[in-house]
Amino acid sequence: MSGQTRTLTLADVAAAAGVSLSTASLAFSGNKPVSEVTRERVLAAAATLGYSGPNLLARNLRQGRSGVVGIAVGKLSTAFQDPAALPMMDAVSQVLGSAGMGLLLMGDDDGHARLPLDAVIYAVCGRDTWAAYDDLVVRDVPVVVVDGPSWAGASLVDVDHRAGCVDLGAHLHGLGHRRVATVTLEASHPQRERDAGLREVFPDAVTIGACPSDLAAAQSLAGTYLAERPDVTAIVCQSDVQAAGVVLEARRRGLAVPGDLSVAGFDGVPTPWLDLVLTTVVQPLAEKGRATADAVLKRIEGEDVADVVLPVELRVGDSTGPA
Amino acid sequence: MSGQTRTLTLADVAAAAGVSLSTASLAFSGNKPVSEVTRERVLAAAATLGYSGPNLLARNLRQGRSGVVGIAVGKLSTAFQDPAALPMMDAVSQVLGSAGMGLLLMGDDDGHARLPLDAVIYAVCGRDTWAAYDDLVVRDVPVVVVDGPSWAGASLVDVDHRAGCVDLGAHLHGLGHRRVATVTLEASHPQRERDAGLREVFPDAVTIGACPSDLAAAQSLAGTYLAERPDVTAIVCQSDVQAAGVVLEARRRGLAVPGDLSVAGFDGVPTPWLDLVLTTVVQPLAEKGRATADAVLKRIEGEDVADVVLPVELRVGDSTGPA
DNA sequence: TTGTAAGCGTTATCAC
DNA sequence: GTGATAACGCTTACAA
Repeated sequence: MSGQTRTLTLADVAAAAGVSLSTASLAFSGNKPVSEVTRERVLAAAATLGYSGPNLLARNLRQGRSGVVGIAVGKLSTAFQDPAALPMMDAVSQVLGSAGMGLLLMGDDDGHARLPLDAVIYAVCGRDTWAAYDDLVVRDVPVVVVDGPSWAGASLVDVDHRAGCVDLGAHLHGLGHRRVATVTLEASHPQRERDAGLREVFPDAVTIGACPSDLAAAQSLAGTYLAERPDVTAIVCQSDVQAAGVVLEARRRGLAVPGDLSVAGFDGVPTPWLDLVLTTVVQPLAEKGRATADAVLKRIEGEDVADVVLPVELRVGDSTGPA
Repeated sequence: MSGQTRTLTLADVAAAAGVSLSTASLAFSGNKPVSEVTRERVLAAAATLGYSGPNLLARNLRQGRSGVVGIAVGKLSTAFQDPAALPMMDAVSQVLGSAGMGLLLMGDDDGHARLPLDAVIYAVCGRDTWAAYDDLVVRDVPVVVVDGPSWAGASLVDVDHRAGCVDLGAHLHGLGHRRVATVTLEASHPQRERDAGLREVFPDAVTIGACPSDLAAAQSLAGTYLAERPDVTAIVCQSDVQAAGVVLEARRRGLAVPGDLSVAGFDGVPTPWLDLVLTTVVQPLAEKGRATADAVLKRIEGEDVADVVLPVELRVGDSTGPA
């Protein structure tokens, strides 16, 4: 054919339809009433020319938003391995999606920060990931932090880790347990809060060690500990996956759960490795995600958002019993 | 103070620094040489005014790109539960990130399509998710499909599912297995290819059923089947997670693996549920991700990209033995 | 090395 | 309900 086809613009469509640029714009956006007949004329013209709708980059500039929300998750393969992360992210994505916005994954590596984000969520990510935070503040990008800690200028969505662990501790104490050990997550806000909660009931709880929410890691940690035949009657873990690992390891060593050893977790996620119901603290994961997305949307609109701390619920299962 | 602070623009900075707009732009982008002294002057002026760098939305419009690549993954919580998905996504994100681009999650729900994406990756997602495809073609958005099937106008990154399963089948045949059954994934390109590969060696393989790559699902499927005390000597699964489920279920029913029953998988991912090394077909997951990202970047540059089919490798573990 | 000027393709404000 | 016009804030030929 003949030469380069210049990109089609709304002006071309307007011309072809014999209407003004602004009318054509309205025909597409519907932001103001347009007579049915002219609107059809515009759409017809667009179809004829092969115009695929208003340029989104131009619209973004004009409206001052990108429609994209970043979510800092540290290393992807780590973050998503945590079964507690998924239902939350799912809810976030869903709520954002129905507002026409998208969720962009920010690794801990690099330059995602050079993208025009309307807001950023900090979730399931370690301390190091916070480096870019100051930059965001400078650029006035709203920030929502999930699972704390509270951060100047950022909105917070959290669950009541501490109360949950207090309840769990009380449950064990009620069953007669007195010598308790704990497996913790790596240093973080949830880790500190959960530990503090447990220690309100068992100040002298023995810390077995810290590890990620990973089955194998928890198993090996528990293995070394149980090998010494300690006299604890219960082990409290800071995640269900850890708890599953401890249960498996205890059984491997001939300990009955909960007969010889009670084991408890945190999160309330499925544990397909086990044939029993774990005693745990159930987080409202989907609600956490929705609350996060709501906070993001409000902050983008410039509204103030109060911090949110969602309640958790103790679920008594089959993994804990009398001391 | 006095009234509304109009947003700071590069023009303000240029004025304050006593240079032209274009010089100020270059001082920030470095796209052309600027004398050290003027560049410092510009940056100083920016710092004084509290200017946080060029508006990214404006830059996007000007350059005709958003810096964002969408990845269609169906339902998040399903997609990321598959351990094979993570290392791949990780690699994609990393490569894109180092090119200054970000990865946006597209759920199967909705309107993420109204975001200005520079390209879209279709991965780990079922058939239904392809609905938006035509729209992308119309808008000339490059598309890269991972794990097939090949699609008109889209680039393809795949692994040689079929050859891998032929090798696996040969391995079992060599061990003397003749009566073989298989657990498949739900209908998809990988599912069909893997099945076809197996049937090149065992045309009469019994299909136990299809299920997601989920431990519990595979366990229950295997349970029903094994209850009938079939005379098969080996079960080939289309994923390692399924294979793990089958192993656990077989043992639960008193069958020794590989003594009474050989079990094989596909993927080459960790199976923390098992204390044996699974015989499986190992995919180069990270490389798959890198190839995908490379294809995306090239397509965005307008280059043509040849389809890629990566080789896989049979790993003989402890889950298969003589018939 | 620096300055001038022309867009990038919309949407929003205002008058008609 | 429709039309003119002014931003939105930047990058990049091209000229000096």
